[in-house]
Amino acid sequence: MRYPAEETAKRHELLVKKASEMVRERGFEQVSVAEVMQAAGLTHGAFYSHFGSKTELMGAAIERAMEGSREGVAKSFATAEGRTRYIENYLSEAHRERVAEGCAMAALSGELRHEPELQAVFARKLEEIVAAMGEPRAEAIVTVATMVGAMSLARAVGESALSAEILEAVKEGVLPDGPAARGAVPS
Amino acid sequence: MRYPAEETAKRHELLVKKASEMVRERGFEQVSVAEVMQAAGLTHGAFYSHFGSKTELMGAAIERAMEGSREGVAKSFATAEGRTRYIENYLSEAHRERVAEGCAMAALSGELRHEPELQAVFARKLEEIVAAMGEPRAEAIVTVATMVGAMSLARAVGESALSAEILEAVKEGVLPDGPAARGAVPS
DNA sequence: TGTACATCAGTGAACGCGCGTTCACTGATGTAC
DNA sequence: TGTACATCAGTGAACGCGCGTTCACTGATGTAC
Repeated sequence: MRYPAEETAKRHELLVKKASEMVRERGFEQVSVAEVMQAAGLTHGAFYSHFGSKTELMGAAIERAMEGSREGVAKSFATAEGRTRYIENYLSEAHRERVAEGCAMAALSGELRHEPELQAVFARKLEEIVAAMGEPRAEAIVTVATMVGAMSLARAVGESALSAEILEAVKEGVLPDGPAARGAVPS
Repeated sequence: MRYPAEETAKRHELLVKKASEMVRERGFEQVSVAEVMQAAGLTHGAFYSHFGSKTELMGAAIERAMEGSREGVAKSFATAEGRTRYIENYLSEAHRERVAEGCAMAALSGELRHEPELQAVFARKLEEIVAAMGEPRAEAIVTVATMVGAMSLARAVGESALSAEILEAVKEGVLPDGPAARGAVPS
């Protein structure tokens, strides 16, 4: 049967939101169309009334998740204190555990190499995030790479002691009062 | 029929080698047991004469790939020049393209979160690699995280101009003669 | 305002495919005597 | 040294499962008149 346009639009939004959480939590392949539909209270058959393919949904999911990052960065990086607070939160064990609501780059960059159709959205949103971090641009890029790499590794080593050590070391190395900024010379 | 023990051992080694390349190239899920067997000139049915499960093969594949990294790092990081050369090669477009023979951490860390049974091997080998990078340990960890993050992002953005820019920016920022070591202050 | 009808987001069964794993079978190798 | 036999790495068919996608159908909504 036909449904009210407003409710349909709401459900569409819910699908994107659920997908953006589920894809960060479990990855592209491990999220099934049926599960996303179920999370929105629907059956899988209705999926193709909302999206042309699973890939199309994933594109929307990435865009949604990274727009969240862009907003967070834009707000926080306005001041030096905000930047420090943002990085400390980013490199926290809380963020390591909360993958579904966390940074999409840390959650998905490793898989995007295998999803060529999604790389353009990712690149565009990453560009926006880097821009939101301010100048100098090269330094913003290094900071992003370091944070994303640290979180990827901290999550990849499971529950080992190394995980917390990675987060701590990178926090010290990247923050303004860390050894790098104090003039330590790389070996 | 029964086969000479020596040839069987050789084929077992070949399976691990092929798997270590294929898994870096395509990821855990996209490599099938049948394909690995085929790459070694066998049919899929013989797989369970060599490994107890696909996961077991993948564990051996990770260990093999990361042992390669450990050896490379141990050799190169003995001197400051070797370290610089290693990092320059690591952050090159050539390495970005040659995933199968490249760094296993960059290729696989993003997926390991979904493979809890493989995290222990990964953690152990990462520990060895960090140790091979020398002191100070915290700095070695930051360097690994930065390089891995840079390569993950450079590969995730596909063929965009941003890809080369990421590699270049991180090269400048991480190498001894880069701006970071020249005393630039993070914004 | 009322009426006839086209629309389209839903449902649930079905399709086709690839995958990890199992299994009966083969026959040269390696070993016990 | 010969011989009988157990071993086990192979083959190829089969199983069971989950997945993305398709499809016939439903019926309240929204629209044209």
